[in-house]
Amino acid sequence: MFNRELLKGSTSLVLLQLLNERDMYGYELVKELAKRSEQSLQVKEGTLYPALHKLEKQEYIQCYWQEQEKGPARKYYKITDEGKNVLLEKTKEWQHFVQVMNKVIRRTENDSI
Amino acid sequence: MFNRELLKGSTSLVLLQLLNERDMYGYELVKELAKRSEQSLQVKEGTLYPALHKLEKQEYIQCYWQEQEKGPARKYYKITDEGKNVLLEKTKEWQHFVQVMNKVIRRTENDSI
DNA sequence: AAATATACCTTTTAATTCTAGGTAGGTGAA
DNA sequence: TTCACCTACCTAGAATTAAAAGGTATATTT
Repeated sequence: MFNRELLKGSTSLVLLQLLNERDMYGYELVKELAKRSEQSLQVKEGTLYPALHKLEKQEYIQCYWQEQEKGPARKYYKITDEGKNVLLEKTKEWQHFVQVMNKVIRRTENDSI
Repeated sequence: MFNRELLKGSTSLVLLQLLNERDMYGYELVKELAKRSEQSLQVKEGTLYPALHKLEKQEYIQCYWQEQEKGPARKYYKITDEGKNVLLEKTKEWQHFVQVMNKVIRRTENDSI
């Protein structure tokens, strides 16, 4: 539980989704998620960087360095075509999962499906 | 991620919800979830029994044995008042989590919240 | 008599996340 | 100018969790 793949996929689902909007660097992803999610999705750096490296190894994302006029250089990540396909699949899985959870959770009268 | 508490809580959320409907025994919970969830929430026995024991230790559920005319005796579980409170909290957390996920996932145009 | 189904359980393995660090460059205030 | 802080990257280890894989026992069915 829950569908092991789905669980495993949840961090990567979020990361792929964000990178599908635009290229971002690690530190930015952390801040962006914290901002957007009101703590519910907050990914810590110790979670994020290994997760990014795994996605990179799977070739769902690619990275490139970008020097900054101010501050340290940034390692930007970009979603690949394969990454986009995976994102689609994972999004469907997520939606199905939510449907099922809601069936189980919101039940009050009827007892079998 | 996800909100560590939420992740941890997801199995117990489902179990508490089922036991809030009626008293059930372990084997029944496994079968019931498999039936209801179309495989998405299928909890395996190796997951279920430890989870039940933990909930019992936390005093969110209580158990009692019931001899059967046919077949092995069953250990029924019943949700406690404390368990019902926890269930309410966890349900709210889950709903909040889904909202936030949907904000992140369903985004296509607007880019900041 | 053997296979199957019910019903309970635990140990080990695998995966994931967090904690708690570490490095380094740049900025701003005292 | 020195010290604190922020940006930005990273990893090792601990903790948690679920699943896999096994085990026990009773009852039914073939």
